[in-house]
Amino acid sequence: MPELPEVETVKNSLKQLVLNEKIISVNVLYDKIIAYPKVEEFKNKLINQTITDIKRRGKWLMFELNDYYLLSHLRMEGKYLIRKKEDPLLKHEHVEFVFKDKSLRYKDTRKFGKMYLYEKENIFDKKPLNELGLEPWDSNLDIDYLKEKYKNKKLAIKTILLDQSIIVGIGNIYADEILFLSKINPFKKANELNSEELIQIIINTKKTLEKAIKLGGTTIKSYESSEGVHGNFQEQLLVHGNTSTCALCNNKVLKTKIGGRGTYYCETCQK
DNA sequence: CCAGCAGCCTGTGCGC
DNA sequence: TGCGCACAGGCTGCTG
Repeated sequence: MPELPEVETVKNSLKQLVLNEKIISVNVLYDKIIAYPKVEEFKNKLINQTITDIKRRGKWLMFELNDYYLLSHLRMEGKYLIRKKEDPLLKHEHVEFVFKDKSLRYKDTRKFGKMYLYEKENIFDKKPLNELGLEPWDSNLDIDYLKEKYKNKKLAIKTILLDQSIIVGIGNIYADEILFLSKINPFKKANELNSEELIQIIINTKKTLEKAIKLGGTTIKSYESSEGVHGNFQEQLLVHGNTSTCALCNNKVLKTKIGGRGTYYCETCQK
């Protein structure tokens, strides 16, 4: 569950579940999830830390602790679950945070997720957060900002929308939706977009992500809906995953590949 | 510096 | 039923 609306939804539900819980012990079963520091140090530092808040920056979850921030990226399939502390770790549960009377499990089938643990000061100046672009609702996100950022980008706008150093939080599904609503062909080079098209991107990015957050995000793989967070935005998707016809012109929605990612668009409506 | 692509992992669904 | 392949909501690191 990886794009911004899903992470926002996870953040809000985790807040209800683990705020003010103190970590008693930590188990790591797959070391590569822990990007920094080394696993032993990661575990030791977390002991006796209380979760005082949970925030989000782009697709990163930020667990605020007494002395640290635990940063967690879900990548393709990461999710958090609450279980009884005495329950054995199930398949694909790679990291466990044990509290007084429950445990928080990080489950990630493909093991792509990453965690960082840093001292709280200057957290935004370090490793994963320091190169992130603007949040979709940042008042600095305007035409001039995009013009400057897109100036030398000759890649397809579809690819550029996924670039987290420009606007954070857009992933493969929402990129397709944003371009459809903006009536922009996903193959169009970013540096060739005109002002009107840039306005449309800004408006529709906000609109799409806001609506998705309201609906609890998008849940695509039905087999995963039994546990974790289940959103309803998938019912609102206009092009992504659409194997039939365009809602506007009734021509067939095309599926192609851009920058290695599956891309859906309407040739007629998106110029 | 850039664009393109393999790699990281596991599971599912499809065609044969 | 079994096998091989393409594909999956993300991102990094290597290549030319």
